[in-house]
Amino acid sequence: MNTTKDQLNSCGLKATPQRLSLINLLQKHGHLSIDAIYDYLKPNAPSLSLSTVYNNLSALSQKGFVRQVAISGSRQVYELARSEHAHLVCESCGSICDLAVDLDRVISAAALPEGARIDRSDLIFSGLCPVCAQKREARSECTATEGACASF
Amino acid sequence: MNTTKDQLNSCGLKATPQRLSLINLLQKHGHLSIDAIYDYLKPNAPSLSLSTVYNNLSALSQKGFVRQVAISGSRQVYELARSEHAHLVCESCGSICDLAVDLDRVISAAALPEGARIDRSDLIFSGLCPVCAQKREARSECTATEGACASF
DNA sequence: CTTCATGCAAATAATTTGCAGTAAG
DNA sequence: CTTACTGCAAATTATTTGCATGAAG
Repeated sequence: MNTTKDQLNSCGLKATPQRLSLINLLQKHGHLSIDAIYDYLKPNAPSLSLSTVYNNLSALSQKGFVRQVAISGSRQVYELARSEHAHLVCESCGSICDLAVDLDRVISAAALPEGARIDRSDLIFSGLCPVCAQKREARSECTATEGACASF
Repeated sequence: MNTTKDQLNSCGLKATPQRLSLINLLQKHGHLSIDAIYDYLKPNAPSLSLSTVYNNLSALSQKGFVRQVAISGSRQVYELARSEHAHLVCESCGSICDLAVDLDRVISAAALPEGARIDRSDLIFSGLCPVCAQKREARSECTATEGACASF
């Protein structure tokens, strides 16, 4: 069978506990910033160093295990590489959710120049998630700064 | 008529020389990082401070004059807010070019959840621009690190 | 005049590097 | 055994803040 360990080994990366727990964490939580990753892992691995997190994320990105997602205005986040999908970032609660996407249709909606090669596509929507959008409607006249409603 | 100065004033921003030259620069060069902006402006305004560039970019973004574009793997870049468009980032030469895009088609290609509100969409393709793609083909067996072919 | 913007210096945050010790294959 | 990985400290790089001066409206 194809364990995470085997996958790592097969592309020349050693399966260290730090790496395995990092991958495991990303499997559970979809999108995390460097700091969030560090904060999650630290309690169970007190000796973990932040530079190891940096090292591993960059090693894993190079090998294609992990994808770095840049969101304008926020910190970079990292996710496990999976099938292509879009992201919806909620400006109110900070949640990021994955959206199924028909990549061919996205590509055909853009006027790509003849001869360009596309290796990667990022489609990110920013706005309000359904939960926050509804809350916003409820107290529509109130311009107060809104509290968080989901995870960061 | 509606000069840049008037536009700034009409939303409560003073039209300082620093701001005007920043806007002017972004009009010429489409997408620039903070450092590139600073390096461009500094020679003609030796007293310009980097924190003024930060301040202005953030003031101008808040008022919607400027858009911050996050590109995974690179530094953030800034551009003047214009009609919606996609970006093609060339991994080889670093150039960024604007692509016309049919936003409705992009949105309909994604499975957006019921009730979400979309305030902004970012569609970024990464790969090779036509020029670099062609060069790559020409010397296809050569895996050498490629030189730059356009501006950064 | 009054408020906002600039520029400087200093503080803080983010990321990278060098290296000795350690563990994975 | 050998090579790659970890963790630490230090170095860089990036961004933010506080404040006095100066300019725009």
